Amino acid sequence: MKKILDRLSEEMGMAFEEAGYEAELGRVTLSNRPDLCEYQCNGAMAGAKRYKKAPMKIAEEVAARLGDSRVFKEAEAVAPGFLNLKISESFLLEAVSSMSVEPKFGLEMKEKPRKIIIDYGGANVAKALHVGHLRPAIIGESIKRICRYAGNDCIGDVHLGDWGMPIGLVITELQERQPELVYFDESFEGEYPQESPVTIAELGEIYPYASEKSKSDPAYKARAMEATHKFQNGVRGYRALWRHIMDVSIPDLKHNYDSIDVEFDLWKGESDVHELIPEMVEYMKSEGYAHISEGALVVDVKEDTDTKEIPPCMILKSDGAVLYNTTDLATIMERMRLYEPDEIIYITDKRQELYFEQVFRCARKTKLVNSETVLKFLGHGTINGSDGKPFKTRDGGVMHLERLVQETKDEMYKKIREGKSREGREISDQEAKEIADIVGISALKYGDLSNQISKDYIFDMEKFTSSEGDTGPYILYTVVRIKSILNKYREQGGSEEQLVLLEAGGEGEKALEMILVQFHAMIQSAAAELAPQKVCAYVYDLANAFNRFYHETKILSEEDEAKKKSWIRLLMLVRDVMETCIDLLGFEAPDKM
RNA sequence: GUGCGUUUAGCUCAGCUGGAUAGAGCGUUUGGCUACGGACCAAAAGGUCGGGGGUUCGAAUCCUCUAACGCACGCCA
Repeated sequence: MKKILDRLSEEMGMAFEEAGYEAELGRVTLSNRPDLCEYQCNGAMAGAKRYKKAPMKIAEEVAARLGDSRVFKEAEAVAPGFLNLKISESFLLEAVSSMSVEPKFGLEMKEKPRKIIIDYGGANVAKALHVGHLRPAIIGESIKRICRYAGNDCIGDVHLGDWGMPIGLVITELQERQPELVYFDESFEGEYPQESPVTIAELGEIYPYASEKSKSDPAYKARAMEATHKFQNGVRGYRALWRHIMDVSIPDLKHNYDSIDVEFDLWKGESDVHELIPEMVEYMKSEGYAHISEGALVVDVKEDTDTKEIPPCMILKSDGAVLYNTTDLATIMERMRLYEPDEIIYITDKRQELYFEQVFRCARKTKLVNSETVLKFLGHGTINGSDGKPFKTRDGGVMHLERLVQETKDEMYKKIREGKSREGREISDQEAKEIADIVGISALKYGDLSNQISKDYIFDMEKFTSSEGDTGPYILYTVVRIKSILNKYREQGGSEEQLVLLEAGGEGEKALEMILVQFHAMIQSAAAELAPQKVCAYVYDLANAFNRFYHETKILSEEDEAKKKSWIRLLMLVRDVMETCIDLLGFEAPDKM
């Protein structure tokens, strides 16, 4: 099914053509004066200059040709040349009806899906997930779902930081504490124990400690770097420890991501490409892309059109060690070989923008990617506390993801318990907890995604968990309310057969349908612009329109059976569209709350 | 210093490729509960869109200058 605006524009374009003007002038948009009309077309004003004619005149000529339109109920030319339009109820009914029967509500699929890899994890092995990991996870998950829904072939990759200094630090501290461990005995040739010498809880304590210590103790830092080198170069005991740390850490990361309904298709990491690095470095040298500068191996990436200085992309440090650039480039190489993606999207903190610009240019210059391959950087803002500064715990420490999620769920639980429990819908404590978990996720995710990705935002627990206003819980409340009505309808013996939609009667009903038919345009623009925020805005509008309709319409007590059935069908459609939207945002609705 | 970003109602934010009277939510004020779920709905008040200049029939939106704040600028990621 074509987008509603396209169909309206088509009709309008024909009218323009018949009147002797270009069809392209007939672009119809949503009205920005809902008090006057539903849709509008400004083509008469745009065409005035070209045709050397008064805009009002053109508008009148076009309006005259829409008199018997099946699509528009009314078309009025208004000074200085606006075309004010009202859609016909029968045409709207047609659009809504087809939405209710077609898969994906009739969303048009592209002929050829694009293969898109979305890199949105950024988690480090051996380090606990913290608030900094929340945004890429939430945003990436939503973008993956949106692009997939729009008909693309999307692959989400966590891209673990599992090959760097944090591991070296942990190993060093471990040696400090337990030097007798067999892993540090270089003459040992037997089998290493199956059991990890550290638990996840110990890791959570060791890494911050070691990290802090390395900042003030240069000798300690040097040892950590050496340990990093050793496990990277395959020294047996060190590599075995690396394996243990991975085995302990990854299930914990999975558990954490799982708790916020974020799932990756690939659990790849830097370590997966370390064997490709020598080959890649050799290639860059032999093809003449890379040269030595200040002791380091670099590839120049500045271009003549640059208005600022772009530093070269460093491939190897002056001590010969690899760095993040190296593994990122090798990862691009591997992805091209294994998946041949049309596009790779990186979702990270916006402060890394220049860095990725260098990497992308380097990948392009050295032909690691085809010229058509799109490399896109999507930088997100930071989550700030109510003081406008980066979010911290009350005592100023790093806020762990697990804790933030739990606090949100706890707050939600508190709100559920405080809510007046009405007769007939008391809920058990167990149930309240489960509901709080689901609604808590919606509060967290909606609070994040309703902001523009690139902007910083203030984390406001009170606001996010509120069920009033533009929040996740409000959206869910509306879905639950619809479900509840539909349940009651069934309980009253209402049949789900032969539910036929009728033309909208009241204003509220028409307004609701007008929002429904915007679904397709919304999805396409959200996918094209990678903007989950548009899904939030849409589902919020839809919820508002539904609640308005709900208040002015008694559905179940309606005597006219045909009307009642039509409304039930409409409710089912609203529920389905809303549930699709929240799924695209990465959360779900409970059955009651 | 160079580059990027932000600046819209008391607060937190929308505003699509320039269009009519700049929109929400919270907060404030007011009205609606014999409830298909009131965790709701309806209404009011509240803005020289950071400032100047320009382009245009028409600018929050495009161009330019400028201010404040934030961020980034080769061996961290």
